[in-house]
Amino acid sequence: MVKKRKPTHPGEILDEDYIKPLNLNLQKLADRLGIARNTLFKIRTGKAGITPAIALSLAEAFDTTPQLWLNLQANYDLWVEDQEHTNVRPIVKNGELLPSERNITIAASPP
Amino acid sequence: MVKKRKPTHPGEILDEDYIKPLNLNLQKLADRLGIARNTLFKIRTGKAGITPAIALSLAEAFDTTPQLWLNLQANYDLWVEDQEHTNVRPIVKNGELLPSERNITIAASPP
DNA sequence: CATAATGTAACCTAATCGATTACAATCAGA
DNA sequence: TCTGATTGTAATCGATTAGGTTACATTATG
Repeated sequence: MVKKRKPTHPGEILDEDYIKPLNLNLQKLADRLGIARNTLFKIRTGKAGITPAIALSLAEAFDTTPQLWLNLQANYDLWVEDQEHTNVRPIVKNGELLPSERNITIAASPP
Repeated sequence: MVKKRKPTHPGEILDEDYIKPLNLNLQKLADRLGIARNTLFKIRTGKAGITPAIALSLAEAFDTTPQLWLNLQANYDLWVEDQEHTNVRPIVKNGELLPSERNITIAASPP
């Protein structure tokens, strides 16, 4: 499991921490970023994700790193995906090929 | 600018640090992850990205965090995107609304 | 009220993920 | 060496999504 609690999606953070405190609105921010305000609307409501291009723009506008936005998005996506993820048998543990997996590849040892 | 040098894409790291050292191949790994080997091929050659779903699977298989893979992907995507990114005028600097942006929103001050 | 500004939804196109299928190159065993 | 299987690579397809445009609803402002 990646995280217990559902992370707030980046759009909510964009709204709470930037748009609202700075008295911006979708129109103003969209104009500044050079995108459609509808795109921001979808991001704010979690109906769309933050792409690398938009992360770069947000970072410049708000003096943050683009990684901030992409990490928020990644954590959110991971949580969502994890909800419906079926587990995979490990191949490596502690940097070592698991004993149970040695038969995946064979370097035949002399008798 | 995000990074000077072009980051190696995650597929190369997957190949160099995991597939090769462990004597795996696309078929074996694909079977284990439950995806098509062609999907891994595209990842390895940088023709496709690592999605959250695949990051989760890789993490379980290789005893890493999914963030490792998503971060590699994000940094790579950011670099690519940054190459053709047109800058955006900042709104905030050091947590403060820039003076030049005060006219974005007005709370008229009494005379 | 009336008009503009803002938020929200519907719809469209381009791009992409992942699968399937097909083909090329390489390997193992008879 | 030949033959069949395994592996790597490419082409194509359906489904999904980003982001735009347009249209509609709602709120603000005169």
